[in-house]
Amino acid sequence: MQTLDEAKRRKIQDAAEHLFATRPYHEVRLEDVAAQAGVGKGTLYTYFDNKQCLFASLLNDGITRLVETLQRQLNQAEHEPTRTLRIIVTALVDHALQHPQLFELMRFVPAPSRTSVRSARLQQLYDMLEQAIRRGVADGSLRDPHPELTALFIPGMLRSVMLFSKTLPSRKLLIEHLMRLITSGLLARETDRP
Amino acid sequence: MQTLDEAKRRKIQDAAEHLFATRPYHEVRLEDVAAQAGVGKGTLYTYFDNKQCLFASLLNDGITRLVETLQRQLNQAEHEPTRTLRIIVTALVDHALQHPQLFELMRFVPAPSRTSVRSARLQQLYDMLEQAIRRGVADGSLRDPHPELTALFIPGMLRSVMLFSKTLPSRKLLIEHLMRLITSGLLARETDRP
Amino acid sequence: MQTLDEAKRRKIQDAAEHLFATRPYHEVRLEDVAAQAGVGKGTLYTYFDNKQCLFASLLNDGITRLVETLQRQLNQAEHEPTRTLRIIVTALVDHALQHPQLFELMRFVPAPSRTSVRSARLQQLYDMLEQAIRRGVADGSLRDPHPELTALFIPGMLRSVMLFSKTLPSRKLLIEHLMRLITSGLLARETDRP
Amino acid sequence: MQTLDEAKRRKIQDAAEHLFATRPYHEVRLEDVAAQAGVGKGTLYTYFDNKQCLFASLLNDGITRLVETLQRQLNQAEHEPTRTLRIIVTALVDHALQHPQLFELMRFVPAPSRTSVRSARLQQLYDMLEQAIRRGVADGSLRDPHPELTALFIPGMLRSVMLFSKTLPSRKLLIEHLMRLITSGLLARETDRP
DNA sequence: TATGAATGAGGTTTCATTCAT
DNA sequence: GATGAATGAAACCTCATTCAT
Repeated sequence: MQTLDEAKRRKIQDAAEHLFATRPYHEVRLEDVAAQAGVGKGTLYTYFDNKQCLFASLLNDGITRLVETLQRQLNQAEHEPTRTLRIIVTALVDHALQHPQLFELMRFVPAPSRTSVRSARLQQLYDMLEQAIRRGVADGSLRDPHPELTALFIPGMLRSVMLFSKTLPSRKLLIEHLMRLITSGLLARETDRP
Repeated sequence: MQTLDEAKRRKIQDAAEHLFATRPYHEVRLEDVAAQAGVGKGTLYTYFDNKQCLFASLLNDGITRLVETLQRQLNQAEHEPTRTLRIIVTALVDHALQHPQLFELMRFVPAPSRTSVRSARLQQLYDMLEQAIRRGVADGSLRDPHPELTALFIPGMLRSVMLFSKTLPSRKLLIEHLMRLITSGLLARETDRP
Repeated sequence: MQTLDEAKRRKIQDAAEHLFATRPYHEVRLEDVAAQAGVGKGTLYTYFDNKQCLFASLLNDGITRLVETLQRQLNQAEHEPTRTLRIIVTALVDHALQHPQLFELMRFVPAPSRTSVRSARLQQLYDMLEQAIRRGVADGSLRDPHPELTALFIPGMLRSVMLFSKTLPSRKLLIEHLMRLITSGLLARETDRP
Repeated sequence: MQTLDEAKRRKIQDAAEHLFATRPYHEVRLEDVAAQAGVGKGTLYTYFDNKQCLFASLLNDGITRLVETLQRQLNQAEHEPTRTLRIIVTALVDHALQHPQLFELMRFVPAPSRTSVRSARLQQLYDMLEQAIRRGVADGSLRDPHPELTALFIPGMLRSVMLFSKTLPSRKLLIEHLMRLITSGLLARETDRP
């Protein structure tokens, strides 16, 4: 067979994801990954060129799935910009909660691959956010002189919570609070007052 | 020389900060730090217990300086909550720009010390933010059902920019955009329209 | 190669025995052991947990072989106590001469493992000596109020010679002189005199 | 003053003796010796050329004191050979019991100095034993075809007990048992029997 | 003379990667 | 394709010794 055993590839990735999320990149030994995956050490090299590539595959595959899911959702119909933002934020939160290790993983992306990883998939995510905001600015529903900065802000806020919050907030609360800050900020409005 | 030389300690820290910011933790060799600092390899161990502690000292000292500066500023006078937030954000941005490596450094904080570092000093920073927001909520100028989450968001946004922005925005723009999102969000208000 | 190679293990031990006998524990570099054994430095760690364990294995294996040989010999037939002592002394001398490094090695046994090494195997040797003497005392052929002390004395005498004698005596002379002192002491007897 | 502070020299030696007896040569750090002696690290080098010499001084001084004491005792009067042996054995046992670390120390004599240490003082001790035996052989009171071997045996027996005996025997018992083996061996004699 | 900060050679050990089976 | 024994570069850290004060 040309394509190696896809199930074994996943088994290796799962083992690696678990381990890389548990301890920093350099403290994860390929020997442990192999053991946890139930394969020989050498087998890893049949499926991945080296440690770095195995690691990168985890991030890439995760982000790829997220981005593809999002693209499917957003392409189904044209949404209002705010609605689009909510869809993206919801997907981000869901993805983060399903892969709580993800941000932990990204902490340890070794420098060289970081750039390449980002350019590949992450950029698409930032672009989606930026485009949604730009559409809102265009139709007058949003105001934002620097949508490219705001696009960076949003995953950053989520990341802070995933990494540094002592007790993870619920999915709903997380989404609502992100959307609240993104849309309305903190200032009390006149209309809020009696 | 009879007493530990504080200037030499700084020289070592400066060399380490430079190196740790350039490449990930495990790719920085203490030998290089020593060489760059112009001291012997063993001298590092006179000033820092081990590699991890040297690294931690960079983060701790940096955050400590930031927090202390902030406390001095804020204790001078009582400010409106929004003004307090701006002072903190300004200090954060200034600190980030003066130590562009700082967030890069934190990326590689090995797990064990991360917690301790945070609890020690970082927590004070989060607390300052949270208290400012709570004061605003109390006096009616701000609305925020979860100030502790918002306090996490703010440094997260800054971090995203410092790490992932291709071209660093100017100090002023960064501060203004952060404050804009924090206070007003993105929604265009009625009063904004003609 | 799929299974640990027992021959290679021996090759490593032989190299180590040679080196450890040549210079004290801390002056033997594992790098040299590997070179002399014709294996890579890391290979040592496939066969032995660390330097200490490699070293301990030399002593343990040596003493184990000696004790097992002795047990085989003594179990073949019931001997008179004096004959048993001679068999043990002969085996000790032969072993010492075949492994002239052995006592040299024991000089440097790091403290912690010394105890354990002794309790494990060495104790069996002391016990054999002590039991032989006790049997002689019981059957009236020997007199000894403290066989446990005498059992300690015998290897001690051999050791002195192996370590401190400028010119090693012959096997036969060594055995005879040990047995002479053990059985008869130095006093001239009446019957010796004309 | 030409001669450095002799009391300080002793303080250093006492500290070193304690430490060297506790753990093997290479695990004793000069820093610890200095600390225990209550002096600076550099001071050690005022009194001893280097670690090796400090260590050697402990053995040399100890053996020198023993040998000098013995020479004084033996020169007072002419003794029968057996009496001379008893005097030496007694002195050896006393010295061993007063410096229980001594044999422990010798275990770790680094190879190079061992020879030199021995030639210097230890040889005198062996010579005393050997001469006493030779005198006994000459006057017909002792029989020993190899007094030089027997001279090696005697300290070896004592050493075994000091190092390997689980419970140290009393001074008297140790002396008596050594003398018993040396003089009479283990064989029951006809005259022993009723 | 006394000190202890500074030094750096050298030791042990780890682990990504290779390759014979 | 799968395995795991073998490899060796490279890292951290120790500690005897020096020397400026």
